[in-house]
Amino acid sequence: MYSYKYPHPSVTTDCVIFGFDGTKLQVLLIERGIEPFKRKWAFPGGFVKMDESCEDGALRELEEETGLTGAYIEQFHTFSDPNRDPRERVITVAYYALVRIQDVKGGDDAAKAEWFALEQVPQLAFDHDMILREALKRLRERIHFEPIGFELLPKKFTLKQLQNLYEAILDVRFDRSNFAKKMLHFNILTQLDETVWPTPKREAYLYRFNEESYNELKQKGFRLEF
Amino acid sequence: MYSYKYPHPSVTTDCVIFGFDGTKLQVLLIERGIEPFKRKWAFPGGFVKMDESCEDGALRELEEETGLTGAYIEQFHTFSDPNRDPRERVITVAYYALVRIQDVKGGDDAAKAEWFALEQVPQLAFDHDMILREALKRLRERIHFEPIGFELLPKKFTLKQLQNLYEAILDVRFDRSNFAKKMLHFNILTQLDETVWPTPKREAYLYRFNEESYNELKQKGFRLEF
DNA sequence: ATCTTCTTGTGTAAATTTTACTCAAATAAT
DNA sequence: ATTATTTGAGTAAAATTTACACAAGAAGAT
Repeated sequence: MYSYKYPHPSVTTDCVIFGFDGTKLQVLLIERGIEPFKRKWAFPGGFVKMDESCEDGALRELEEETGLTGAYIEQFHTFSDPNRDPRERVITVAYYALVRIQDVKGGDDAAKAEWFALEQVPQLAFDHDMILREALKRLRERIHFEPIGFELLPKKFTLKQLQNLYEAILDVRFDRSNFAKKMLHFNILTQLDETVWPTPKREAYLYRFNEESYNELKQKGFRLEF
Repeated sequence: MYSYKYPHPSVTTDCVIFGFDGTKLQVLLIERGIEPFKRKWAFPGGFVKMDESCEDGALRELEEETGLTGAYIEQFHTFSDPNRDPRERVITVAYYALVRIQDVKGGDDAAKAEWFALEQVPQLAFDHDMILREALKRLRERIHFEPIGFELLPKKFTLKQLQNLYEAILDVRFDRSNFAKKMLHFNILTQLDETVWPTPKREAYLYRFNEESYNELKQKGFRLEF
């Protein structure tokens, strides 16, 4: 038993896990096994331990759920409506993670986990609908300033894949030629000698993201935008 | 006494209050009267009550400290290092506020409060140095997308004042002519028939921020950037 | 009153970037 | 071989950004 002179809220983390299947942006949801919101879908999350930061807590939950360690995560908002959890006062620090779907093995948890395309996401438990909206908003903002999209793609990718990713996240269309020109102009992509296989028609070059060039560029301040 | 099966952290809010004196960006600091960090400067803040959201808590603290109600605040990060407070586990949800210095009357609190220009800010209590860095980072990002700078200026202002504000926040220089052109091009400023008085030389038109036009513009998506 | 100096409003030409295309090469399917 | 589709490369026009120039309004000096 732990006693305090004043009441304390519980603090949890929730993690919106984004993945990209080549066409659409996906999120990983867990089906709740207990009340409240039993059988509703929700984001993985859990209590923050007393000796870990929220970020460590979110990474721990992410590993438990996907088996991934050291994934890219970003804190985007803390949700604190006094009634957001019907049982007790729970403040949740929300993160989003960008992972490669193909790297995700099922987690330790017995809980049922499933990928949903954004448009397929059902009504969620608690205030998780709002959490998703905010996560998306932040992801869309961030992708203008930092090349975080690469966390969602395979290590080697074609310009078309990259364009598909941007179009899916931002929900816009780009001219193929102009997109390539702009992307290559930042000099953070390295063209490889390989081409993709199997190929639909003409084979396309593969590229990889060049972190060194990016760090140089970052010093000078830039905008990765469209 | 409040007892829990598991230990709970304390949750507080801290508020970085930004003001603009016409030349430099300022922050409002409080001198701590008690240990730890007695006599060190820190941001105003306090415990979140069980029946209020963090945002309400931050607004309450802000009013207690400055007398301002309904000021512009934005949550920017939650700091949760297990050792950030030497006494006990405290997680703090950090906000920044944009206020008009001239509107700030001393708060109810007996605590000593003082404005500091950014370069004059002394070493702060707890992890508040980091909190300030992050607040600035977020403010600089945000000002590219939303015209939040107007919260720092008087209701009526000249283009020069606006330019000074942008230059102070972003720490850059703009060409006077190009700045005016770009700003006016957004159509979110309304030129008034008045001019500023007293004036150093030729008198400049006063403008006010036009929220209606802004909301229209916002629908279409835009970028307020340089 | 006149001259000088400083600030503001307005304009403009050159440089750069964005946009909307075209065209040929590579490859799979027929 | 022919056709359809995708990729790589390029280009002219439009739009925007950048770096200035110039005149008008007002204060201070003479």
